[in-house]
Amino acid sequence: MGITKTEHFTAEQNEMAVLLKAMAHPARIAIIDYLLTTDSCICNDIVDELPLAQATVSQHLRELKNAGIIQGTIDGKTINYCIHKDTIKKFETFINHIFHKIDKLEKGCC
Amino acid sequence: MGITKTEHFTAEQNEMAVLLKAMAHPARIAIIDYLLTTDSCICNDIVDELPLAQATVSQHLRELKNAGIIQGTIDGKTINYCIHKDTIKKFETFINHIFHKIDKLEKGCC
DNA sequence: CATTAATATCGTAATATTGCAATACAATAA
DNA sequence: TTATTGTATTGCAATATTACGATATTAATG
Repeated sequence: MGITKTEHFTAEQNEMAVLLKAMAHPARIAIIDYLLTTDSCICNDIVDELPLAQATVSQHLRELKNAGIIQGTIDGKTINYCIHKDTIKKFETFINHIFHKIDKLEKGCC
Repeated sequence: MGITKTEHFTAEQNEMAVLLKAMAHPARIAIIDYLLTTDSCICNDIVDELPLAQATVSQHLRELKNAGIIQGTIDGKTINYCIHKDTIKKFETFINHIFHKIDKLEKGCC
């Protein structure tokens, strides 16, 4: 099929899946890396940094924006993109949650 | 195309993309959740917990295993699956890295 | 107004993912 | 041996993703 049965999972599970999926591409990780190392929030200078066509980069930016991972502010004919901190915080919470549980188990088969 | 141009990205970016992708599905998050709440590492009891057919669950387990997120130990005719802690630790490092950089920026457009 | 620059969108081709039924396989039980 | 149970694999249909050229669009600039 190719269609995920989201109805059967919890809202949290689905929400995290969306966030993870949005980051699950090397180009999108590279974009995040770039936004984090560049002082100013950058627009399509990113196109020059990535080995991808402008249309493709624009698509990746849209996906990151849709997931709430980045934000864009229009500034004349450029757009300033930057990390949306709150969303990244959700990752932190998720990972911390997992780690907290791992520390409470620690017997396992492995 | 549908084919990611991995050659052009760093090993780190590709590695994280693979890990994120492996978790980027509500069923796989549910599996992880389940493995973390069940004391013993569980086999296909997971099939009863998820709204998916056995074949589909097996597929998801394989993807998690391929990415190194879970491990399986054969025990008679059952298989004991459990979280592979080291891999989860990579997530922690990744997220921490991002957060560290975010704290050093904090001017942005947003 | 015409041009240019930055970005988005559309259409399309190639490929990947999701899900399942059917089937295979391996280990134990009868 | 035969049956049963737990799990993996195969094959296929439906859908999603990735990438890009071509083409908008929008705002500044001449």
